[in-house]
Amino acid sequence: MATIKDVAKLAGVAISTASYALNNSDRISAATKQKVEAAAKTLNYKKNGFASDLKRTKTNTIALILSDLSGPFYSELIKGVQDVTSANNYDLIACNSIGGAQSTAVKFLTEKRVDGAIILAHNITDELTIESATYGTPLVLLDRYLDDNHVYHVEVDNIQGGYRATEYLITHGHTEIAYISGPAASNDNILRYQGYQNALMDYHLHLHSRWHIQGDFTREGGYRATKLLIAQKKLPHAIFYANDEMAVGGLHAFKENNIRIPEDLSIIGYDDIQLSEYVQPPLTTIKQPKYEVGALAAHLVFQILNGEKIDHHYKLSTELIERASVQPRKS
Amino acid sequence: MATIKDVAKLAGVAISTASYALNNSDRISAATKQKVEAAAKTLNYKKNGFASDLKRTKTNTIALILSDLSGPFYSELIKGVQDVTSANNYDLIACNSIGGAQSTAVKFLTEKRVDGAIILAHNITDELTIESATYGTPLVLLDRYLDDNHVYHVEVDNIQGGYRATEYLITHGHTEIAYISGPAASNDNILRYQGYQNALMDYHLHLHSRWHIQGDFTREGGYRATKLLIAQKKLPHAIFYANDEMAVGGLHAFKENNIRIPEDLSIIGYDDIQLSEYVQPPLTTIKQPKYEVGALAAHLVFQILNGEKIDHHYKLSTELIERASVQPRKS
DNA sequence: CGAATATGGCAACAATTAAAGATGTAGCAA
DNA sequence: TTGCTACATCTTTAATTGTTGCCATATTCG
Repeated sequence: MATIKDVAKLAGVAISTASYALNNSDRISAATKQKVEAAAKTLNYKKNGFASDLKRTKTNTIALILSDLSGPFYSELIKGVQDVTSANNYDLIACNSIGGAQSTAVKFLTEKRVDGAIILAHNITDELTIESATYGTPLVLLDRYLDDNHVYHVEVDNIQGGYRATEYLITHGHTEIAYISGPAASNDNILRYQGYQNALMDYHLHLHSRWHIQGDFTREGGYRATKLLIAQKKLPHAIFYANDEMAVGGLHAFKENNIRIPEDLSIIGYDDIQLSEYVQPPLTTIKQPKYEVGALAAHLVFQILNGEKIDHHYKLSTELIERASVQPRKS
Repeated sequence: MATIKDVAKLAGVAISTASYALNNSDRISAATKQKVEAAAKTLNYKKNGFASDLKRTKTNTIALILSDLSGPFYSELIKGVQDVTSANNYDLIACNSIGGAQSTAVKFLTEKRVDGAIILAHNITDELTIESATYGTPLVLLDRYLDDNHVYHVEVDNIQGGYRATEYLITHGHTEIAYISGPAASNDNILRYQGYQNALMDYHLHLHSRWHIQGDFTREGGYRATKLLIAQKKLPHAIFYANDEMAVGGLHAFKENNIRIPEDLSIIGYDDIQLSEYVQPPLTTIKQPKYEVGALAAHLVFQILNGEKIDHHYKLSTELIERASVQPRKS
C-alpha cells in the first residue's frame, strides 16, 4: 500500500510538500500540486486515517451508542442524528454496548476513537460514562440522568406524556384505569408512572394497587400482564400500557378472551411504533419527538465541541396520536 | 490526558516495559507489572486507539455498511453479523454510505480504518468497492454481484424465492397472476421476476405484460401500482408483490375499493417483514434467512482475514410462510 | 562464568506542521 | 551596468503524535 512517502518520491518532492499539496495548502505552487496529485493518482494513494487522526488528535467522527445494534431502535432518532452530523461534515458510526466494559462502544469511547458520543444504552455504567466525559469527549445521554459537569441530556418529558395519556382516558369518562408498567428499573417507566399518578390525583381518582401490573416493555410481557389482569375477573375501564409493544401483546390477550377493544375496554399505548397504526384497532398512543431528540443531541455535541457554554438539560414534549383504541365510556 | 510515557515515568520504568506490562507480555515480572498497572490506574491511563492501530496495522474492527443507518434494515441480519463478530472478539461498527464517495463508509474503507466490511448498500459504486477490496480489505457483498477476485458474495436465492411464490399461487388454482415489481434497476427485483417467469413457463401459463406493473419497493409505490391494476378493470386471480412493503400498500388500495383479500383475490409478498403478521389479512410471504445471511457474511470476513481459500459465492434458500392472504381459487 | 530472565533503548508506523533553508526576483545605490 | 540586499515564494528538514516490538544490555542465580 502506497504511503505519502511513495507519492513524494514519485513526484520528486519532499514528504511535507506532498502533504501540503494533498491538503490544499496555499503555500504550494500550482505546478507542484499537480505533480503530487498525479503521483497520488497513479499510485492509488489513500491516506492512512489513523496516522492522520493521531497527529491531528481529532477524528471527525461521532458515535451513536446503542445497547444493541440489532434492536428495534428508533430509526427516526437516528435520522435526526445523521442529518445533523453530516451537515457538520462529521462521520457517524453506530456501535453497540453489548459486553459492558469490553464492548465496542466503551472501547471507542475510552480509546479516543471518536470526538463525541450520543448514548442510548442503559448498559453502559454511570462511572464509565462519567469517566469518558471527564476526559474531554462530549457526551449526550438520552436515556437517563447523570449529575456530572461534562454530561448533557436530552429527554422526552415522560411525566407529561404519562399525564397526558391518563388524562385522555379520564376525560373520556374512564375512572378505573390500569397501568401496565415497564421494568421497575427503567427510568422511562418510573416517570410515565409518575405522570399517571399525577393525573389520577388531579382528577381526584383513587390509585388502586390492583390496577398496577408489572410488565417489561416486551410484547410477550404485555400479553402476560394482560392475561393476569383478565384473570382478576374485574376489568378496569381502560388500560395505559407503558409502551406500544406491550399494548400489542395485550391486544392478543384480549382477542383470545373475546374482549373487544375499544367497545369493552379502552387502551392507550406509548411510543407510536410503526406497528401501532396497523394493529386492530389502530392504537391511540403518545408519540415522542424522536427525530427532534436525535437532531438536538447531535447539535449539542457540536456546540460542546466548539466550546460553547450550554445548558445541561433539555426536555422535549410529547404528542397524543388519536386512533381507535379509546372510546368514551357509556355509563 | 495521560499517555504511556507518563505511566512509565510514574512507575519508574521504560516506555517499552510499560507497554509490555500493559499488554500482558510474560517477559515482565509480576512485581513490575503490578507497579505499571498501579501507575496506569492512578493516572487513569487509557491507550490511544489510533496509535496502537497504527503501529499494529490492524484495527480489530469490521464495518457493516448500510445505505442509510436510519433505514428499515434487517435487524435479524445485523444480529447475525453481530454475533459472529463478537464471537471473534472483533468490534463492529455500522456506518452509512449516504453521500457516495464522501460518505463515512467510503472513508472508513479507503482509509483503512477497518479490517473488513460487509456491504449492504447499492449506492457504493462498483469501482469503489473493487478498489477497496484490491488493497486487502476483505469485502462481502450482500446486495449484488461483482466479478472481482477479492470480493465475496452471500445472496439469497431470489430466483428460487420468486419461483416458489408463483408456484404456490399456481398450485392454489390461480392462473392469471400479476407481478408488481421493485425498481427496474434492483437486482433482487430482476431475479424474483425471473423466478416468476420460470414458474409460469414450467406450468405452461402465459406471461401477460398487462400483469407486470412497475413498483418501487415502497408502501406508497405498492399502493399506486395496485390502484393502477384496479383501474384496468379486469383483475388477475392473484398478485405476487416483489416485497411485503408494497403488499401492505396494496392492501390499502384493495380496502378502499372494497375488494376482499383473499376472497376476491389472493396476494403473496416477499421478505416477511414484522408487519406482515399484523396486517389484515396476515400476509403469506417468502421469508429470507436474514440471520444466516448476516452470520455467514461475518464468518467469511474472518476466514478471508485468516488467509483461508474460500468460495466467492454463497447462496441461501428461502422459506414460504403460509398465512392468510392466499386461498384456493373457486372456479 | 554462562545461561536465563528482566528491562531499557530506539526505530518504526504514517501522517502533520513549525521553522529553517533555498531559490529567484526586484529594487536601489555605486 | 554591476553588485548587493531585501523580500517573497516555494521546498525541505526535523520534530511530533502514542504505541509497539526488535535487539541489546543489565542483573541474577546456579
